[in-house]
Order: sequence, then C-alpha cells, then structure tokens
Amino acid sequence: MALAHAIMTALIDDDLSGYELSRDFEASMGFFWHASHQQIYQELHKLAEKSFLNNREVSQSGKPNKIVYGLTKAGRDALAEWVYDTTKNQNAKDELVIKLYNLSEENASHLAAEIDARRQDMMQRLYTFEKLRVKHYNEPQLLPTRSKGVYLALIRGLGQGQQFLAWCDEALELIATVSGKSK
Amino acid sequence: MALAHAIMTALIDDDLSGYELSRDFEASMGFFWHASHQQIYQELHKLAEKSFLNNREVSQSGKPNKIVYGLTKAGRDALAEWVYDTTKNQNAKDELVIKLYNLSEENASHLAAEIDARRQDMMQRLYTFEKLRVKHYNEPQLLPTRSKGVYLALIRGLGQGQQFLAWCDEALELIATVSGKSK
DNA sequence: AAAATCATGTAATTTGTTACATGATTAG
DNA sequence: CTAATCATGTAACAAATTACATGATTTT
Repeated sequence: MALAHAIMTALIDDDLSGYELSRDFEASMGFFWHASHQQIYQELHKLAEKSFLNNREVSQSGKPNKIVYGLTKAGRDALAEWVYDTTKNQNAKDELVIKLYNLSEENASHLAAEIDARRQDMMQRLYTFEKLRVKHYNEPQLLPTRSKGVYLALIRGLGQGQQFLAWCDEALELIATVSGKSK
Repeated sequence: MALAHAIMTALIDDDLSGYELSRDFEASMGFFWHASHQQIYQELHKLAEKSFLNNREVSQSGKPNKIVYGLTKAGRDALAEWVYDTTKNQNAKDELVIKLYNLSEENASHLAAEIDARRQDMMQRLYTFEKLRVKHYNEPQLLPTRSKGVYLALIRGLGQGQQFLAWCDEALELIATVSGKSK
C-alpha cells in the first residue's frame, strides 16, 4: 500500500499528471522509491476511485491533453493517518552486491565496469541534489516544519550517495588488484 | 530472477536447508537482499526442478529432519553466467523517508520514535558485521579473489549502516526543534 | 524520414506478502 | 503447561515487471 502513499506525498504541493509523476518521481524521490509509469497509472486510477484524488483534463496546445490529479481532503487525511502506521520495508535489494560475492579473476573486469557505470550515474544525481540543497535548504533550522522533513529526506539521499561513491572508489581499487585475465 | 541467484550465492560455500537459509540470509546478506521463508522454500523447489540444486534429507537427533540443498555443476555455471547479465535493481524503497515528507508538529514525536527504533536495530547489526570484518577481513589485499568480493559487500553494508546512524542523529536533532504539541 | 519526447493505457507474468497449517522438541 | 525454536509447506492476494499498444508532436 505504500506506493499509494508515496504518490499522494508527491502530490502534496502540486497537482500532477501520471506522466509528470513518473518523470519527477524518479528525480525527487528516486532515492527512496521507484515506480514505473504503468504502476503509477494504475495506482492513480485506484486512488481516484477511492476519492483520495480528484482529476481534471487539461488541454495543451501542441501536446496531447493530460489528466492532472490532485489530493482531496479525504486523501490528505488518509496520508496523515498513514504516517502513524508501523513501517515495514527498508527494502534492500541490490543485485550488484550479490554479484560481488561471486567475484573471480574472470569476471573482475566486468564487475569493475558495472561499478564504474553506477558510480557515474550517482555523480550525476548527486550534482542535481546538491544544487537543490544549496539553493533552498542551507539553513535547515529556519525552515517551516514540513520542509524540515523534506530536507532530511534530501540529506539522506545525499549522504547515501556520497557513501556510495566512496565505496565505489575503494571497490574499484581492490578489484584492480585481482589479476585480470582478459576475457 | 535475482532471488534465485542470491540463494545460489548463499550456497556457494555451504549446503543449507531452507530454514537455515532464511535464518542466515538475513544475518549475512540482509543488507542487500531480504526474502521470507515462504519465498525461499518455493524458490528452492524451482531451482531443484531445474537441477541447479540437489537435495538430500538429513536426519537429526531430537529435531525434525531437514532437507539440505547444494549447488550442482549446472547451478554453478548458471550463477557464473548471471554475473554478466545487465544489472537492474538498486531497488530503493524506504517508507520511513517518504513519511518524513509529511513531517508536522503533530507527528514529529512519532517519527522521531520510529527513527530511534531503526537506529537501534542498525547499531545491533553493525556490531555483528564489524566483529566479522575485524576477525576475517583485516587485510583485504591478502584475501583470495572471491573473499575480496565478500569483503567489498561487507564494507558496503558497514558504510551504509554507519552513514545511516549519522543521518539518524542529525534527523533526531532537527526533529527535536519542531515544537512538539503532545498528542 | 527517423528518432525522441509527450501522454496514456491494457494484459500477462513474475515476485513478494500475508494468512493459514502442521507437528515435533526444548526451555522456562 | 506455555512459549519458543526447529522445520516445512499451501493458498490467496497484492505489488511489480515486461511486453505490447496507440497516436500526436518535436527535434535531428
């Protein structure tokens, strides 16, 4: 049931269409939640049926019309209640690390390449997040309450990301010591 | 398909029963993968059917018999190949952070309590992992190749965990500045 | 003309969770 | 005698992924 609440959370400040959601979702909450557009569209329908969301069609010039969703009072209430539910998932699933348990002379260079690729993705993402932090969240104590929460999410992502970069460097260094038989 | 490979990875060195797997899994690879016993039993059956695993019943005195699974040659080969597949999921799903986006005067103390609880779980886990690192992985350069990979997984977990603890401290501090109306 | 982006969806399949079920043994 | 641990499973349901589908517009 958590995707529903993640979506509603994304709609607290702005009304968004499914397309916009699936685009922005990844950019803003991507560190903590991922969902495909198919999932998002289906969840939006369900939430609208429960009348946690309302929707209206917006015509756009030059682009197809979009269906924009917004939180209803009932949706806001449900979201506020949900915060008190017991939290379950700190759902860790990282294939790459499992692959590392299988490190060998043969696959070392492949794994190094995979780590390097992910390292670069992370650099990209961190750059965006860091800009955001500097611009809007430089004095966390002075922020309004809810923004403090958003700030904490932001630095959670940044911290995780920086830690990941440091780990990548160490990993690449150690893997380099594995006598790589070129395959 | 990744659970299958996580299970096979856990069986590289030791033959284990489903029960042992679901117990040890959490302890060793829990940072990177979680699976319930129901899932594990089902996956074991599937893997045995594909003959990636073999199994034998072991009688135990005083305890019910257990069915112990081991990797076959075919299983080892499939695992080795899988390492070259493109990696997808760095499946991040963290409800607690999503909840933080909903921080308010009212729920601040609840969220602080949740963070504190998770902080303590992590301390516990880190303690175990740190002992392991000191005992067996103090000189990573000298390890045999595969152990280097295991070491990298280990320090990935440790690094993540330590970063999490630091974040918890910062989060608790900031949330404390939210004027908590007692609810 | 082809490729990319905008925009929304359905269907089939695979994964994962929750609930239920059984039965023995050991520790308090 | 009660709870906990050992040990293995089935069934129903929810969530997520993959594949397929459509059609307009904008950029190369």
